[in-house]
Amino acid sequence: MAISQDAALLLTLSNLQTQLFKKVSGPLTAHGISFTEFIVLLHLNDSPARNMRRIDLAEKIGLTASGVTRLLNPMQKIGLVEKEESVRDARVSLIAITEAGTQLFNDAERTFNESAGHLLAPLNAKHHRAFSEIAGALLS
Amino acid sequence: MAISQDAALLLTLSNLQTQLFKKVSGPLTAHGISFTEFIVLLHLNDSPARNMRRIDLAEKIGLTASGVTRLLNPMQKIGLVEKEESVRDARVSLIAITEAGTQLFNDAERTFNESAGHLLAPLNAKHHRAFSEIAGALLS
DNA sequence: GCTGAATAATTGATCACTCAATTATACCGC
DNA sequence: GCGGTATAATTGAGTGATCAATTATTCAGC
Repeated sequence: MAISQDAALLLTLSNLQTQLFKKVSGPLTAHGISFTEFIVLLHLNDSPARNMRRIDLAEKIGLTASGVTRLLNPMQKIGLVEKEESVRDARVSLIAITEAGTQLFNDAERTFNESAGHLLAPLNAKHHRAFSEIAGALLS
Repeated sequence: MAISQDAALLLTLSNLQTQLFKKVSGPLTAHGISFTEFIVLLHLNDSPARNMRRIDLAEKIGLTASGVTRLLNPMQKIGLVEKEESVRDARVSLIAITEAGTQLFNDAERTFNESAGHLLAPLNAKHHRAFSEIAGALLS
């Protein structure tokens, strides 16, 4: 018996993500944030209200609610995000991106786009289409 | 400014890996091992000598040497792997898969192949080819 | 064959995250 | 409007990894 073709694909995927993740995290630390923190800012920045419920953030970035609490604490301390109360639901504490957070995100985004472009230079348009088709099929 | 197409691909990849990793880890815990431990057994089992240097293992699975030491400790205790000394180089401590480790791996491999097959059922042969082309281009 | 640089492994301290339990609030059926 | 259940967030304890420092050994140049 041996590893199946499907299994091999999963292993390759895991490898791929590990390698690329490391290469993309490095440049971000120049801005003082981790990849995960970058993703948080990205989602908050994309949100129409520029704020989100912690639990929705958790869902989006693939962490637990607990993980989100712990991730946001230092980000609040350095002023990238701030707590807001929900008028509708007192259980909820919204988290909003600040002006400082927005500026840092814009800088970091530039860096991220650059390193992504560099890392993915070997791929052509066909690869891009194929990948998004694969991701679409699997993430549904 | 916004996220580039390349950047978006990286974010999708990260998402994909997070989701799939979780789904594939669950079934493995029935065998009492984590995904990472499974990978260790896989590499040891594939090795011609059925043993490896810790540092090579680290390289293969994308951990630091330190991480490997800490990962292998419990695996040694429950007898899945065992330490061997290198005749040639007294600095290295080889790690070998045991009979018990081999048996557990064979069982776990079956489980892993099954869940991989299930998870990747939406993909066709063309997707498989495209993915391995992409991975090949990026991991070189 | 000695000295200094490189390599292999481990250890202490720390970080990022999880899970289980807890607290607070909201919602639903009666 | 009350009681029970579901949901949002936080906290304590534990896990899996990192980094920097340390120890032991090997190798390369002289």
